[in-house]
Amino acid sequence: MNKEGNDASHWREFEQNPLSHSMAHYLMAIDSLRGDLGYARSTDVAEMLEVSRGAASMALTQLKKRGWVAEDPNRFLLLTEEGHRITRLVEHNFVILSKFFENVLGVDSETALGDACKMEHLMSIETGQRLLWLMQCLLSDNKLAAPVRERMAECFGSCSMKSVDTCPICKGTGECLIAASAKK
Amino acid sequence: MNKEGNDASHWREFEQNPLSHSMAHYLMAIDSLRGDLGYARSTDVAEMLEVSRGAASMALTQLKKRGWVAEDPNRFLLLTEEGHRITRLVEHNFVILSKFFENVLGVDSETALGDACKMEHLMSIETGQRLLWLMQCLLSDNKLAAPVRERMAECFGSCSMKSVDTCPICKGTGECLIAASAKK
DNA sequence: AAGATTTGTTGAGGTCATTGAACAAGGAGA
DNA sequence: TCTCCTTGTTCAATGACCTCAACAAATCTT
Repeated sequence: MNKEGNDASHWREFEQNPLSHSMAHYLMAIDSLRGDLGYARSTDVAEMLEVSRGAASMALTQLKKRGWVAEDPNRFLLLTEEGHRITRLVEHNFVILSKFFENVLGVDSETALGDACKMEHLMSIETGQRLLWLMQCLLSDNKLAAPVRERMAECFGSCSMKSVDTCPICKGTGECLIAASAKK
Repeated sequence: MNKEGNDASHWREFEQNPLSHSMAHYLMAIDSLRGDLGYARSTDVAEMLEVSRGAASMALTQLKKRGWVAEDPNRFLLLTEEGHRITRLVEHNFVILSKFFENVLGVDSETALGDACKMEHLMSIETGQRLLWLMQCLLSDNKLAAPVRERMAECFGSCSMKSVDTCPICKGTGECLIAASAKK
């Protein structure tokens, strides 16, 4: 089936993502600690993320080298301007994704938060922006959202398409994804 | 801001995802090669993914140990039943995500494919299923989709909410995500 | 059959991210 | 001052990836 995802072209971009999942969480931990306690030390970060002090120390060294983390005059951890920009981006992506999953799609809360946490650092700015626009329509205007919600309920496990080849979703895959998903 | 993504609770689930990004692509390469050539050998997989033969050999050994890959009587690579189930799941997630990004959100094609490729192995079955339902409403029924599309265009960079605290999206974050996203 | 190429495995070595243990500095209290 | 605890760093190991190079075995070619 889909060639795009399979041939070599792009799959390695995952490893080269500017920010790894773990680095994203080190950054967010600093942000969160400074908000909650007013300061963040290496040990606090380690404790919050439940990693060893050694791991936190080495990760933070990396983040300082990349210019995303610095120390204030009291040697407390600080996000640089760029560090803060990146952190906010990931945090926003988390909110966007988790609310979309939970409030628009109606996904179970645990699952929604888990999925969002895994994907937050991987979603591009463009996609995040547009997802936000979609959510704004669907969550702020009930005249628009209500029929979508109703219609979604009708789709559960059934597809109205006559043929796989004319379906805008399944065309090219050789099978009806709705039918396949009903079996999972 | 959002505690859910920051405290230790769940962030390590990323590493423990049943399937890594690279393993997902080894599985999909086998599936794709068997579809295209009728068979798949270790070297073909290496070539398709643009990794060394050594890397492919070791990855495939792993996948055989986990029971997702086997060899047919001619020593060609084969997905087991479970391997095939997992592979189809990831392939479907790729189609769902990329079409959603491109056709519903209107994201640039390159970006949509890139984002989908990075997230395909991380989206849960439940979320994928519901996203598919949403797409079905929006792509198959133009009476429903057209006003959403129109309304989305109006949202570009502007939020109609009076206060951040009453916005179903931004509540709890302390800032308007639409406004923040306009600056990115 | 003999030589050349293809295929698959293995080993050494690098990166990233983790652990646990050892250790140096600094601060707090008796 | 002299301990004791906290903090932060570093070191050896592990595990999941990757590369490149060496090699054995199978499969062409001539």
